[in-house]
Amino acid sequence: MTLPLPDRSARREVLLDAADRIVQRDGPAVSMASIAAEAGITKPILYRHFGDKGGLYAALAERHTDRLLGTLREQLNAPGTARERVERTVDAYLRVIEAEPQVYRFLVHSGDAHGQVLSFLNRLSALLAIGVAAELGLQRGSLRAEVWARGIVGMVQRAGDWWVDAPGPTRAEVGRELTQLLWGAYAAAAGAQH
Amino acid sequence: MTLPLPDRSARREVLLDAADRIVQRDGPAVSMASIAAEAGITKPILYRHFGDKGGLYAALAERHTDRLLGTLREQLNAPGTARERVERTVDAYLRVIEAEPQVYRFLVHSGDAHGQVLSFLNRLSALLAIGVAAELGLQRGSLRAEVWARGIVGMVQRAGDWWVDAPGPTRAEVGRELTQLLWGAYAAAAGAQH
DNA sequence: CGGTAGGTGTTACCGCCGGTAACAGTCTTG
DNA sequence: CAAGACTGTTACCGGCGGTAACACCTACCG
Repeated sequence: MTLPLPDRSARREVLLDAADRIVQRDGPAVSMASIAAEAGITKPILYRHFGDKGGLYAALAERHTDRLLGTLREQLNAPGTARERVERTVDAYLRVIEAEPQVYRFLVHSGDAHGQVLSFLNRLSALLAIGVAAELGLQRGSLRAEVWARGIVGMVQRAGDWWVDAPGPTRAEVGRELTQLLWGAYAAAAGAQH
Repeated sequence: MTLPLPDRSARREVLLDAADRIVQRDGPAVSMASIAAEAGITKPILYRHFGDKGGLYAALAERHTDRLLGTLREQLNAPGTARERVERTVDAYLRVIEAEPQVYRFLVHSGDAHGQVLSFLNRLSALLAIGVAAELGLQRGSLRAEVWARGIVGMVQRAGDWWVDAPGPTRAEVGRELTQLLWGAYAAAAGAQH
């Protein structure tokens, strides 16, 4: 029972690359057949690798969300004042939107990747909840930290969703407004802390 | 050219009722045929009324979002201090989630209704942008008002999405945390305004 | 060397869904 | 009583996700 695992996972990456390309070209709604064609193979191979369409979309989404999560974790744990970290984290998020709007739209608007995106948002929120709790001196798992983390994530996400289709403002402008909004809340909480 | 508009729109409501029933029974992913069956008719009639599946889902989502938007607008324009209005608006939103979680999940998780939900979020954000601009003395359409409105909406929405599937906290608890987060940001902005 | 077993690839198909054309009954109107 | 408009049906199309069945290559083993 020799499992050719190594080159199987390499192949997976190649297939995901192709899927990525076609998503960037044709938008969020892509058929399995077109992905297969782009990869130069046929459908059953895709299904052997990913099980079903949900599996492929999950793998595709996971790849992007993992990278994004890594970037954001870096910024959250970077040295500097709290305000600088907030600023840089927000900017990093907006940067990704700006660099790959099609990918971002795919993640947000594709019904099939929705589950994976929710998982990403939850992981990010969990990260943030720890940071918030630490910064405000709350115990881990406290309701305030949980709700605030979700709220902050949703705030930046929704603003980003809007910005990706709003032609006017620059990244720096949007980032500044978001940071100020966020920081205001943060400062108020820290001040009212006791 | 007699247009039988009155009973046509009445019919529409009946059909939407049926669609609503079947969505609540079978979850967010429903076929046109099953909706037609539930309504006791056949597919072409549905299509004559709603054009395509997107049209039906839009009408269905619009019905709920319009009601919700009306409720929130009421609370936003209610008498009282700004803080009270924030508190009551947040609570009204959470109340709807609590009362009809299945409808809420349909709106959030159904890929087909996504467009309508985005439209709702945008209309709500527009409302809020006006309020924010007025409260902070910004001119209408200013970037800050736009971004903040989106951010605030996203914040409450995401926290609500989390809460609808989190068994623990009560509505009052979540509402209190959200209000405090929101109000902190608000107060900081108003203070730093001048 | 030949046969046989397993992994890789393909073609060709199924069932379901969204959407529509074409036809049949009914009710009004001249 | 015809003519037309409206409401309803059946029966179909194209495309999609998903799969069964078959063809190929390669390697191991008598």
